[in-house]
Formats: sequence, C-alpha cells, structure tokens
Amino acid sequence: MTLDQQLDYLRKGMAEIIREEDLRERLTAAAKTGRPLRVKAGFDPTAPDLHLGHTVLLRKMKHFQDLGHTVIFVVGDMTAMIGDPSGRNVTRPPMTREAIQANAETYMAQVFKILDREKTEVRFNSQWLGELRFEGLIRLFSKYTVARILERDDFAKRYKEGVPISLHELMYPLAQAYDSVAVECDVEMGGTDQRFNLLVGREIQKDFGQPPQIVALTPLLEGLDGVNKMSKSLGNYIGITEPPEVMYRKVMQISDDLMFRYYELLTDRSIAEIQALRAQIHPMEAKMALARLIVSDYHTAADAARAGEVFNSVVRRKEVPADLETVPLPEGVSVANGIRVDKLLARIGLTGSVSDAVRKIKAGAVEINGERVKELVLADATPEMVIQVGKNWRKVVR
RNA sequence: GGACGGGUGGCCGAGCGGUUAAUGGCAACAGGCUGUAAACCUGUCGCUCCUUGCGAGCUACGGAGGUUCGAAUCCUCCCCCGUCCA
Repeated sequence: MTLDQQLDYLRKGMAEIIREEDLRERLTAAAKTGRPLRVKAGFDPTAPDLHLGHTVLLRKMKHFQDLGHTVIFVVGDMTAMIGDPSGRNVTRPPMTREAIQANAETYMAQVFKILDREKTEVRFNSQWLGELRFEGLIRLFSKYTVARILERDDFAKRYKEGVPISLHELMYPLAQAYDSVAVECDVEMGGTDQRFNLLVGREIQKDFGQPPQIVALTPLLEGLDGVNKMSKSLGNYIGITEPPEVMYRKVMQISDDLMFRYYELLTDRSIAEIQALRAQIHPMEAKMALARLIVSDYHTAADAARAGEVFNSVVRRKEVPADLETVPLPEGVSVANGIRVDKLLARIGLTGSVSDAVRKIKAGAVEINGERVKELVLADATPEMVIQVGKNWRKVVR
C-alpha cells in the first residue's frame, strides 16, 4: 500500500486524528526504518465484558496491525483505583492480583477475536505507576497545572455546577499520560470521550523528552436506543459473548437510521456500498444482512444463519421457540380449583414479583398455551404449559 | 472552625403538617400499530396476602430520636454534599 492508501485505510471510521501530518510522518519513518509504530490503548480491568461499542476501537486497532504495527494493550490495574471520572467520586478498592489477572484474561480472550495476538503486547500499568512512589508523583504532577486539568469538559462542568470532584480524580489524566511515556507510545487510541486524557499524554511525553503521540479517536457507538452511547449499565448493548440468537434479535431491534451507522462502524462495508444498500434494499432485508454479518464476526456463519431462522420463526411468525427453558411446577401455586398464575410467574422468574405478575396479567401480556390469561386463577391447567410474557417464554411441567 | 444552602422512588425533579405509595419529566415494562424496528397511541410502573376489591397489611422521602390524633413536611442530634468566610 502507498502511504496515501494507508492513511485512507486508517482514516475510515475514525472520528479524529491529531495530527494527521504527524501520523503521515510517523508512518513514513516506520516504513523507512522498519520499526513498527507502537499503538496503545488502555482498558479498565473492572469491566471485563466487551460489547460492540468497544469493538469500534478494536477494529481500528486491528487496522494498524494490518499495516504491520504493534498494539500495546495497557491494563489499567492501578488507574482502576480511580476509575475514569464519570461523576462518581468514589475511590475503588485496589483489586487483588488474582482478580485483575482473571479479568484481564477474559478480556483478552474477547479482544483476540478481533486483534492479532502476534502483534499485541499486554502490559499492566501498576508496573510503572507503582514504581513512581510519592517522589515520582510530585515530579509528574509538577508538569501540569490545575487550570489545564480543569479544562477538561466534565471537570469544568462539575466544578461550575458544584458537583464534587475528588482530588484523586484529577490524577487520572496524568496517570494515563504517564502510561504513554512508559510504553513509548507512538499512537494512542481511544473513544472521542478520551480526547482530553490522550492529549495530556502528548504534553507529558514532551516533558519526558519523547515525541508527542498521535491521538486517534474513534466515534462512540450509539446503543440499541439510538441515543445514548452503548454501555452495559444502560442496558443498551450487544455483548460479543452473547449467544447468536440474542445478538441477532438485538440487531433487529435497532432503528433503521442506526442500522446504517452500525454498518459504517461495525462492518467492512465501504461508504459507497452502504449508500447503495440504503437506496436499493428494503430496510428489513438490510437489517437482517447486518445481523448476519455481526453475528458471524463473533460466531460462525452457520450460527448466524440459524439465529436468523429462529428470529423468523419466533419473532416474525410468532411461533413457539424450539429451545424453551423447561422448569418444574413450583410448590405452593396450586389452589383448590386451579393454579395461581400470578405466583407461578413470579416463582419461575417471568416477572419480577407477584405484584408485577398481577399487573402483567391485567395488562393482557400473559399467554398460556396460546390463550391469553384473564384471571389470576387458571382452572384448566395442563400437565405441560407453555407460558409467554412479552418476549420471554418458559415451559412448565408438572 | 464559622455562616448559609441542600440530601425525595432507577435517574432528574415537585411537594414543605392530613383526600400522598407521594405532581411532572426521563428511563423501563406490557398492549396496539408495523417491515424486525423506530415514531406514534394506550396502559402499567414499592412489596405481600386474599380466586382481583374504587380490598387488607407492610415498607418508603440521608440516619436516629422527639412533638402531634396525624410528619417527606415541625424540633433535636448525627452523617454526607456544596458555596462563602477563616
């Protein structure tokens, strides 16, 4: 690939590159010397479950590897004590060595579904941050000012609105910046919400006599709601270890507009191909194709096809799912003339509580053996009952 | 250390002695519509009990006490947050 082709390749699906000229220079130098670029990203070992939002970044990192460069995965075992400030001013307890190791392993296992293991280094930042000691910290902090730290949007906002900011939170950007120094980073990658942190890395590297890293930012992927960024805590995510059927159905749930965004950020389809899809294909067809692509990335193509079948059967034709979870009839739900459906639903976990079950029944959301339940007591209970509440199903046997 | 302001249901935010399980918004859940959706419309949105009634009980407005027939609403102490002063 020519230099321009390389740049185009890296630019696709990237929100911002600071600065592109620097990247061009760095790529040129790498080609000349044969020394691959060191491309770093950090991750928080407290949340080991990856979702598609994370893969936007990982896919771009993979693109660097495709061009022969090295990815450095920094496990933030030390910075995890801070937690990237999200408005919660709590210090997290230090994690045990074992817990971090375990999280890192599950995390990396997922990461290597996308990244090339051969071209990836995994490092723990406690290694160098722990060695700093108080003296080193003072030296590090002396290189930045309060005013500059408070430039960060969320700090500025919280300060202005009187929302507490704990001192240790202010350390986070500096700590992350020091990671870049420690691993001699050429390119640091992150989501656009990491902009400030990564830019601090440039400043600090200069102070340590290193050329400032290039900052490469990927867009934040919107979650299933199409509004908020994808996150586990909002529940609007698609996890990459979720079963094929679940992934498929979740993709089908997104809005048509969001679908094209997903095409752009989660598949290798070119912008032109996506335009064509938009113009020529029925949105539902396009969405099913997207679901197949995404499921195939994390499972097999056969899994994806099967998931599509399940979706067509259960969601579109409203057929009873083939692999129903079967549970025995719980104790204490039988009364003189039948079965107490409200209690049954709560016991088998189809509703959150008995009260909730009563509401669902009154709302007409409950079907047993295809019949809508209208009464709390079911008189004609059969030995086997297929129960549906919304999109959740269960089979109860006596 | 002092003065002042504030802590309400998943979140935001009203209420400031009694028709208050607590206005409203968001989120969530269910039903309808549909192309799977989104949007839209409708309903629900603390827990438990009774075969379900404009039912009964319990729990809830930072924590603990108190005043009162009655408190999220008043008083006392404590905890937490913010602003200003030192």
